[in-house]
Amino acid sequence: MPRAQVPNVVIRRLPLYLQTLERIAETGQQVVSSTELGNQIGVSSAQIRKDLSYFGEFGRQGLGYDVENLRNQLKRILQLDQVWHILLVGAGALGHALANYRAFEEQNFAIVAVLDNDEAKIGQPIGDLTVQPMTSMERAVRDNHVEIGILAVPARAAQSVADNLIATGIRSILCYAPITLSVPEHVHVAYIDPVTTLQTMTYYL
Amino acid sequence: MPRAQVPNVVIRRLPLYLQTLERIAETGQQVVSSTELGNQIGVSSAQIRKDLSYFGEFGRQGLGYDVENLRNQLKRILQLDQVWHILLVGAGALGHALANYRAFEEQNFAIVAVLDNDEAKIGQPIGDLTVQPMTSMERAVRDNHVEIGILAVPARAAQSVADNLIATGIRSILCYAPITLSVPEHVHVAYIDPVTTLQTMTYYL
DNA sequence: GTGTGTGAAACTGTTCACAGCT
DNA sequence: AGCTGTGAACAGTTTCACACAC
Repeated sequence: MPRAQVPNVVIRRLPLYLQTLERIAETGQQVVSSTELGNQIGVSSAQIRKDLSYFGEFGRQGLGYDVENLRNQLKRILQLDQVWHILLVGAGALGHALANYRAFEEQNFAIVAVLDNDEAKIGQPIGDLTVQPMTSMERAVRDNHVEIGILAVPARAAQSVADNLIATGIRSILCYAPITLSVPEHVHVAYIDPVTTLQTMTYYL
Repeated sequence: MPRAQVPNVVIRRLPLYLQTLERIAETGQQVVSSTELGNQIGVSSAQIRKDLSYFGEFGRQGLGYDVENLRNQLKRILQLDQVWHILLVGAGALGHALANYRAFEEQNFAIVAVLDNDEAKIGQPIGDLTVQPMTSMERAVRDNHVEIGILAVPARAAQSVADNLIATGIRSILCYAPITLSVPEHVHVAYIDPVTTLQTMTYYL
């Protein structure tokens, strides 16, 4: 069980490999070398080989990697060979964009419920769903086997919503608010905020 | 000029420090220690002191850091003491969410024009602006002194739009499409994609 | 006592370079 | 010849621990 000793950065690169393999597969190409894959992603060939070596030997010396096989292996490693259920909190402009983002379902992520605390939004349609009140959180998580929460709420509300999500048993949170959440050890949080990202880019301008 | 030798990871943490200082400043607190700041962000105090030491000595031994001063220093370091002009490409659901996201202007980022290639969207209002055709790109960049481009277009269009942006002289691109762009050395690209992020989270579930 | 700034040490991650297979 | 898998060398990052200042 290699799990624990795989560096975090390696895990973050695997989805890029997977994405690129899927684009390559669409062209009908069946075999790819670490050099070719690396060139498309901007990563060295050694890095790709080393990263993959944490999980097994997927290539053939002298040839390269079978595109379809490596794609399946990566999906298995990242546990992407199943559907994951997501609860979206926040039905503002961002929530609507997320609820209508087709890439989720294409990649086996299903938003199964949307919550908001704004009376005016509750009951309104969003994507294929209907906005529910925050009080429905626990039931929505339980009934739909939700594993992941997406926070599309204002920064001031994020921590308290996160606390509620964690109380229902959720262990993975994707947070769009520009605030560092304080969570127990066993909960994973990832952050997406364009302002934070832009603030690093201006340094280099 | 310390610039070149400052590690990338350090730059990525500075906006977190800044955000947290701004929240602390709102409470009226005037002095903060590296320990307290670190606790709020989930970073060690040594890391904060080391990071800041790349740029100067901002603290007072035995006391800590003056919140307002450190905030200003960070803004200066990240070049956030000026307004940056952004061109947004893509007026779909995501483009609308971005155009209406108040945090941009609050943090000195101004979206000055929005483009789309869809005839049905051109001329429509978006935020305080009007969607313009892609042919307006060069003029929009020149007339508004645009320094940053945001790509909110489908993956298949992203590379070609990026090429056009770069041709107008833009050197910073924030890309929402799940594809690694191929760009010249001098262009900085940052990526934001929820699916890619979720695909790393499932590994740990 | 409290807390910064910083070299040195420890640790983590990346690249090199080559044996071995096709 | 072309390419993988990998130990070893190298580079980058974080933590430690302490002199110094309040």
